[in-house]
Amino acid sequence: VPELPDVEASRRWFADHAAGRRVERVVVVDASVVRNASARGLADALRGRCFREPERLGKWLLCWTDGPGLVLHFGMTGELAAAPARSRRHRWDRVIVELDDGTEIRYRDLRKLGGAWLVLGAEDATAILGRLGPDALAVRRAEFLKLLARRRGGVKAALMDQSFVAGVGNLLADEILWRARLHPRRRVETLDAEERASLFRALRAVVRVTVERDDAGEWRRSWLNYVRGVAGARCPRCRTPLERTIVAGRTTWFCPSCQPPPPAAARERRRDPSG
DNA sequence: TCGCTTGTTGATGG
DNA sequence: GCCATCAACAAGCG
Repeated sequence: VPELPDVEASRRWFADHAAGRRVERVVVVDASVVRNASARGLADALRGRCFREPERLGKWLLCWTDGPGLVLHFGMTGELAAAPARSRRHRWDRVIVELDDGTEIRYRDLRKLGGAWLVLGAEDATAILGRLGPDALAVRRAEFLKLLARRRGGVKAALMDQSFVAGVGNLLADEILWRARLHPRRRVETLDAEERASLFRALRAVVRVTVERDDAGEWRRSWLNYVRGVAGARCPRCRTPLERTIVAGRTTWFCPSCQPPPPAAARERRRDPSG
């Protein structure tokens, strides 16, 4: 469940649910998801603390308290869940935070590609989050275009690069490129001014709409991802059958009609620089 | 058994 | 140094 919109939904949910509440106890069900502290260390550090307003940067959720902070990344399968205190555990509950209102916040993650970190402050968190580009929800047009001007290489790889713009993952990238009518194998340096502007508009529109939707996880019927992966899926715009390929190492869906491929010369150059 | 999966990192090679 | 590709991490599903 973990691209920017899902993490933003988690942030809002955490803000409603946990901000202002005191931590009664912490149960680390699977210590391997706590990346920079022992189970005991995490539990001891958080017990008795009060959560403040959480913060989101890209796909990271920072749960601050009046003491240290709990940093969460959801990998590919992580999510937050609420449950009555000490109720039956879910198979994939990894860390459980019991609050003073008789509820529990649970960090649930099947594949454990994400994790939990204990941080003492913002500087501490910076080291764990690594270099992040501007948040995809907040980035301004001028800044995006400036960063794009410096960028080389595949446009899809750029969108998914967290140090370029933070928060976009594989599905959002496909949606953005489809909306901007750019083939996923286009290279940034070949995009003209209009295409760059279109890319930014698509990024902003897709991220804003997905963040504001009530039904997190649902894609609009008129969007690419609504039919992504469905057998015989057709482009919602032009009804051309969608194509599936691998770009930047990830499964990629696109419309071969709306998103015309780059010129053969560009592909050849990429494949065989010497020729 | 193989291939595939909304993420990230590090090694490798051109 | 830059960029693309791939394995690894882990666990499930068809």
